[in-house]
Amino acid sequence: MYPCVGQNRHMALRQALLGLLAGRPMSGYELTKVFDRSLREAWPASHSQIYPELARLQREGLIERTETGPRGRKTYATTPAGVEEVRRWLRTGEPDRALRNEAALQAFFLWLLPAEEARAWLRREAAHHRGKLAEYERQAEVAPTSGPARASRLVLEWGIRYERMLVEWAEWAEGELPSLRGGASAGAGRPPP
Amino acid sequence: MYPCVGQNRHMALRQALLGLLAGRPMSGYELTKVFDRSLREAWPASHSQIYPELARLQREGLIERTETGPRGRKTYATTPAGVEEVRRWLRTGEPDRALRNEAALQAFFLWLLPAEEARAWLRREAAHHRGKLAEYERQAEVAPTSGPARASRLVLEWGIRYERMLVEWAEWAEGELPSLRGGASAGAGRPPP
DNA sequence: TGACGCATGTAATCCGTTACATGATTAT
DNA sequence: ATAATCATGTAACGGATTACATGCGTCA
Repeated sequence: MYPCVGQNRHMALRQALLGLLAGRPMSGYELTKVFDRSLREAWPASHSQIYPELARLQREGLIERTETGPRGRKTYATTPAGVEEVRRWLRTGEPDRALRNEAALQAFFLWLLPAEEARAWLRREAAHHRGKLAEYERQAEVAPTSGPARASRLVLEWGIRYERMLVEWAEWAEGELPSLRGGASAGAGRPPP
Repeated sequence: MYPCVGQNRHMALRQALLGLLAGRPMSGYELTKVFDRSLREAWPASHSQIYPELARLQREGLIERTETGPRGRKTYATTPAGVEEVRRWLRTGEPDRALRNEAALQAFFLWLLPAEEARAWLRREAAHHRGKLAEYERQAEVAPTSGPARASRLVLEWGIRYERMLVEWAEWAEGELPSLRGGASAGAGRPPP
């Protein structure tokens, strides 16, 4: 009857918070900073999302308050149920792999620009990802070589390969540009001015 | 005073619709199918989003009705202002590059699983992307080699390189797994059961 | 004493998904 | 007849962003 009763399908924010707190107890403020420093590229989240979610997690018994610091600072830690919930999430079926990629979308419509501007777009793209790549490579140099924190190195490597791939793609695509305005094959549409 | 007056910042859906209609006039129903076939991997959209947006675009004079088909079918085409709007979008600054990647997020917390299960996770990941890769490579074989429709080949190549990258990453990460439970470096946190 | 960083929250809004709802045409 | 497909919409809900709002502690 009810295909999707009560439970939401997404909620990755909860598990991310639980996962971070499984590492060590933290306050909402600290979590916000960790999100912004380490998880921003994989799952951005701001304090206005984090604070209410922490309250919910506490109400559901997945985390608990440990101590109260100076200016109303509240430190949280995972309960055993909380850690179990992250594990359940990691074990259960496929993660949501839907992407929303504005740059790829723009590439799809590059044929609407005159060749000169399409080339400029690809060069901007390559430059951006070259910058990112350099940044990640610098981070990789100082990353720990073992222990749990090493998991973040796995994700960093993901980022490095991703950026490198995009630099190479943009360079390849620039070479392909001439074929875009070649013969009048399917799709048609007026050529750019 | 008002940092973000009235206007929305995102709205990539509008430009995607305009871009597709710049190729050839289509109905909402056709657009829905094209989205699902060609753009799903870059920018998913369902008919319940598309129909209202088409109405808005028409009200704003960026598209216009051309003909009315059999069962109330409404065909739209871009106006010159509409095409100009896509070009503006392509030319103006950086696309929004924020990603939301649940798989990468999970990788970040792999250390919470016993080694056996972490390995299983990486193998599932590799298998999934191997499947995608094969699918895209099949599509690439029949893709047109020139003309505007070739732009979709650029994006397909993006997909191919992306999936290949992820297969290789997962295989590499499997080799790195032992170092995850190595020394007790920063981050700490109890080891998995 | 005033600026900055720490620290926590709420409200308004927007985007996207899921579900609800309806009707016309074509093929079997 | 009736099922499938074509075809267009609206409503409810949830997640995420932006902006609003407040107060404590420390250091120059």
